[in-house]
Amino acid sequence: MNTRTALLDSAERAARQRGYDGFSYADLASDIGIRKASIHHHFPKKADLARELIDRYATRFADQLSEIAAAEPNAAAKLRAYHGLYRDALGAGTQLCLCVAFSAGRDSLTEPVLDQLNTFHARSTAWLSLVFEEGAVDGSVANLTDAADDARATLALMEGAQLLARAAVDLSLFDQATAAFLCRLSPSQMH
Amino acid sequence: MNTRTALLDSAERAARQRGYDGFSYADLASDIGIRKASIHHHFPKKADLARELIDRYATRFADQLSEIAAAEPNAAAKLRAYHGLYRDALGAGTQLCLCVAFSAGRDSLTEPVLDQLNTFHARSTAWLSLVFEEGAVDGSVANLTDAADDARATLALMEGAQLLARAAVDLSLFDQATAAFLCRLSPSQMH
DNA sequence: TCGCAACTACCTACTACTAGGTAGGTAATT
DNA sequence: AATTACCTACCTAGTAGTAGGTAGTTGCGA
Repeated sequence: MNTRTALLDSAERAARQRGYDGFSYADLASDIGIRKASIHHHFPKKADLARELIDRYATRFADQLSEIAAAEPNAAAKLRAYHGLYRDALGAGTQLCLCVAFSAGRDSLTEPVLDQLNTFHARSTAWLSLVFEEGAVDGSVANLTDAADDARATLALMEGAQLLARAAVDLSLFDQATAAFLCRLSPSQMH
Repeated sequence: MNTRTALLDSAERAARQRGYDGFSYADLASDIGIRKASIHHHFPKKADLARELIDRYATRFADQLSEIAAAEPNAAAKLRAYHGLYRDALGAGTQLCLCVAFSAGRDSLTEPVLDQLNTFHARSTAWLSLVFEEGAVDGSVANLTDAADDARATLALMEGAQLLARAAVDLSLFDQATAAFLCRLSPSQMH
């Protein structure tokens, strides 16, 4: 792993724990073991770092959604896996999804970062809409309304549940907040 | 209105827009028109300010919940009013509920502030549980599961919907994210 | 294969500014 | 007289960023 990737990893951890305004180049320098000024070689401005952080996070998340779409047999299984992505992203309640962490401090972000943040949300919503449409056909999801509304509600629920768990550093709050959602999903089929 | 209250108002606006790490005593001094050092007379440390902010916010919110409980005839009406509190708190998508704004930067908060933040969430959840129990009796809310689960899911949905709307500064995202939730509520009775 | 120019990835040193906070002072108020 | 609510002046620490330097690496022509 090279220094540039190590810096991105360190920055992601810091941002997901404390938000964009809650970490500094000094934090990353200390974590990685290089001088603060050296970071500017890789990322001339902090906004450049933020842009690359969210670009790679969105790409990785899109890949994960594609894997779920390919691997899971029905809408319920896809939604359960989607839920799992958000639950795993929490760690033990010690960090948030990068986009949740960035959203609260959005006034500190540059236009390209905000564009990518909103694109992330739009793409998540679009993916979820397709899944809920599939659920309307395969019957594996209960209490469906409009697919786009269900999609946005699900995204909001995941982000909100993360915030509750993060506030108390208690993963079980995420589980409780999303228990009713999981109840809507048909159990996985035995094979 | 005295200076102390003006400072709390200014700090609340700033914190709800940019989070705890995103504003400073200098911002408040500039807004109110006193010197930065003068703020320390009212709030010796920034953490003291945060504590008073969240205390008064929680008190005000609890009062609002009591008013809703007293004024609304059934669970659906109470939930619609609750939804309205979160929607109104957004402004035009320019700010968040204080507890949402504080949650993302929770590592910067002191223990008393965190305790109050988590108490806020617990009290909201308890109030919502009672409302969902009422809904199970009066039949005004559809698709009920466990009252405590429904309560936490609702709180998460409101906080998450706020984040989505805040990220894009677009109130309609809040409305879309909560549309399915509102569909579960019986229409208000005509009198 | 070698020498060398260009480049990379760091370094030290520094700038300008911001942040939270303290100390001592003063005019107005109680 | 004591207290309050501000003030100026200043402190330490932190922040993002720049400039110039250097050792190591790379690529290429001879």
